Amino acid sequence: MGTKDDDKRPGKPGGIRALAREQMNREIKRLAWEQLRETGPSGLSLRAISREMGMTSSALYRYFENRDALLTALIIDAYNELADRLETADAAITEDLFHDRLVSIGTTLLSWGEENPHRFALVYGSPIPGYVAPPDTLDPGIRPTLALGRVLSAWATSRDADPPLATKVPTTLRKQLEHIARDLPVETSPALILWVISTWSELMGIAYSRFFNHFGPDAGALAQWQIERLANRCLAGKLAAPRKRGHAK
Amino acid sequence: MGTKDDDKRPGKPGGIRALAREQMNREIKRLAWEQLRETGPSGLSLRAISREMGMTSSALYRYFENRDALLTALIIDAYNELADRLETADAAITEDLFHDRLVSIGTTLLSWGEENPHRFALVYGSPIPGYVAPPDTLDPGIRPTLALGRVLSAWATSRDADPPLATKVPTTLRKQLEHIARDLPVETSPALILWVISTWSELMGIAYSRFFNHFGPDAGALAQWQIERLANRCLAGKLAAPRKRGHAK
DNA sequence: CAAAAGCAAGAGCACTGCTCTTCTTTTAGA
DNA sequence: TCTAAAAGAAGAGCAGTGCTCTTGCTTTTG
Repeated sequence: MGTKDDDKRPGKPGGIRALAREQMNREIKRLAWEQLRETGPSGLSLRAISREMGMTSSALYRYFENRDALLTALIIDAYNELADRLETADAAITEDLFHDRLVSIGTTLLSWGEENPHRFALVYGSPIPGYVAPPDTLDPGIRPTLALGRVLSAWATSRDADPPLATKVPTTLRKQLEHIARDLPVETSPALILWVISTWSELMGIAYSRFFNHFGPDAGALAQWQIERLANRCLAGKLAAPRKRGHAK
Repeated sequence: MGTKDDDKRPGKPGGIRALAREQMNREIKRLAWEQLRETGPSGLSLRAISREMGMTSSALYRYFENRDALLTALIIDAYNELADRLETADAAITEDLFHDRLVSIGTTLLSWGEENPHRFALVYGSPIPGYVAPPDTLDPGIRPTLALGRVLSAWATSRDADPPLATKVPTTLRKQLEHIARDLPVETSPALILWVISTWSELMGIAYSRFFNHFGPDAGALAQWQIERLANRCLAGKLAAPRKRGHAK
């Protein structure tokens, strides 16, 4: 019995054939993105790609085991591309200008999504029916959120050792938050995670409204305004803990 | 030249045949939802529906002109179902308990989406490739947002005549906001629209994170916590206007 | 130099939306 | 009541899909 996955991968990494294979891989993904831009994930057609490459559809299966494998490669690339842009944008701003860094994160996300709505839909849109994301996508998948997390984390440590609301995290959430923290590269307090998650959700709400055209296709300035508001509210005051219910005014 | 749409619709509304047609319509939609629950919009198969109904696929085209027409009917139903639930939930709460009304809106949205993730994905998920929403969907489409808008509008009028930030709406947004206001049933100030839009985006951000499993499949308590936080922050203080950039601390 | 591994093609299966034609059933009007 | 029109249903067929299996060819490797 050989290794677990003994198929489809050429042995020698430096060989000419491996290079040609890499080239082929890139071309397939390029055409896939091109097609994805106008058809959406479910409309991605291996046959159309093969047709455009002048081969038979069956030949494509030498490079990607099936449609889902191609999708996985695209998803990973999209996550990494977005994360790279977020990190690059953030690195260009003076470290303690937290408001500007937040706005930068938001603006970069907006411009990325406006340029690549199909990429946004692929990674953050509706779950693809029948497709289950393999574990390979998990690490790239949290990179964009981590880019935001680093800003908030830096802000918290620049104030005091612990982020606000450290003691007020409800016990019902602790378990869930610890489960999320398990996948993080650095140790993080539940309160900080809660803060990052809430801010990320708010940010994504703006992104979804923008890219899925909830308020019309020309809502760019609107989304930008929302980003600025988010940055202000996010850093203004402590993290508001939910009060008990029943307060009218 | 007859009426504009002279096809597919039986004349007499009270006839036996019209009733059978109505019955057939409902059954098709029921099976479509059933299928949509596990396959997603792009996987909806007219042939599978017809098979399950014991007819030929071509027979289905007597009831829905094509797949998109069926999708449109489903979308309208989903919007209306959600809006009905939001309105019913809101009506059950004392009018001036604005905090509770907000939480109720959010909680109702969450429970609806948890019960019907496929419905949520259909109306708020990724745009369906090749599908353009016909005008019939516009009115039902804004009903859920209007349910939230009524709460915020009532809060604003309970304080003073105009909502906060009425004079501070940037001129770059006025045109966009007026364009949105054009479709609203009541006259609404730009500032209120901006407030509703921002809050709705935030709410949807929570919903997307929850239903698209951004923080794991068991994040119900997390989403609920976010709803409470949203309600608190939404009604606490005035609508924060974006400051000029450059403020570090 | 021969064996092995990688690559490409072609046929074929089961599936899809949709159209067109044919046949039967129900309705409506004289 | 009888007949013509309308509506429903079926079947064949077209062009497309993902995917598999077999066959032949080329390149790499021992």
